[in-house]
Amino acid sequence: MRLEIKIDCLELKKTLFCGQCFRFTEREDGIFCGVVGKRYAELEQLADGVAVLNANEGDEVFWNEYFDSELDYSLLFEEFSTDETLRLATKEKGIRVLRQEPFETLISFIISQNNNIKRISGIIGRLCEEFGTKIGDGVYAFPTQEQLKGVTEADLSPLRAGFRAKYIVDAVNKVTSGEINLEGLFALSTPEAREELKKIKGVGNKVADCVLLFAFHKTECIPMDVWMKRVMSAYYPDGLPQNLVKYGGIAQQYLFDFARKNKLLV
DNA sequence: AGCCAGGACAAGT
DNA sequence: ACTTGTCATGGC
Repeated sequence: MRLEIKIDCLELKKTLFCGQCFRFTEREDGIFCGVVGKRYAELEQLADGVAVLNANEGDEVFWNEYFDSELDYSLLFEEFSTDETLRLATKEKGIRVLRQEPFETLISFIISQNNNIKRISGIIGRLCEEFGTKIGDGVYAFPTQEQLKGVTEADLSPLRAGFRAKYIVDAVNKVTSGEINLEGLFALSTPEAREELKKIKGVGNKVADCVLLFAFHKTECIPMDVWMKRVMSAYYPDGLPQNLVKYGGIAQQYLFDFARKNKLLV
């Protein structure tokens, strides 16, 4: 069935391809196709929201949560516009920070390190085909912790993930053994949750902050990747203005996008 | 062809 | 505490 959801400030092309998720493609007819959790979804851009073309009964709650539709972005942009750089960076709106599943987000951003978005998507796609549940014609869900339990580096070789394979193994070991309880991180403070994540080999500040922002919605986390470091040194040598810190992670999405599109150097 | 990619880690100052 | 070389692979 077709399900229409009203959401402000949502442009699928920007939100799905800004580098926070890796499982969507845009079909030739402009429909965005991808996998979220156990669902294969076909999404259509509407003027004031999104239409889920193949929704099931009762999916509205799920999609509203995924798109974090309760967060009012107009208030954020008001705050952002007090800063000249952010005012420019948010001139074109449409990026929303999604609420993604923690395990998938953790593995995805371990794979993301020193990598490019195209290849990240490829590796994740092969991970899903190899270990995930088939949910449609050539469509595979992201593997669950249980499905990856006990994997070795050799098992992961078809992914061609390079040096990241051993990091994936360590992450799977730590979450399936219970050494790290991902769901439990919701109850922790941001610094505590970050330290938990960093116990995993291959998880440093940047990857941890991506997981905290994209899965645990810790909006004050600002992932410091190469692009964001360029933005900071060029525009915020003394750090972000204090009034922008609380939603700094969302501001970061726009600054990241801004920096890449303008090929910001230095 | 060669540089770089949504970095982390270990070894060296 | 900072700096640097290294780590696989492939996109551009």
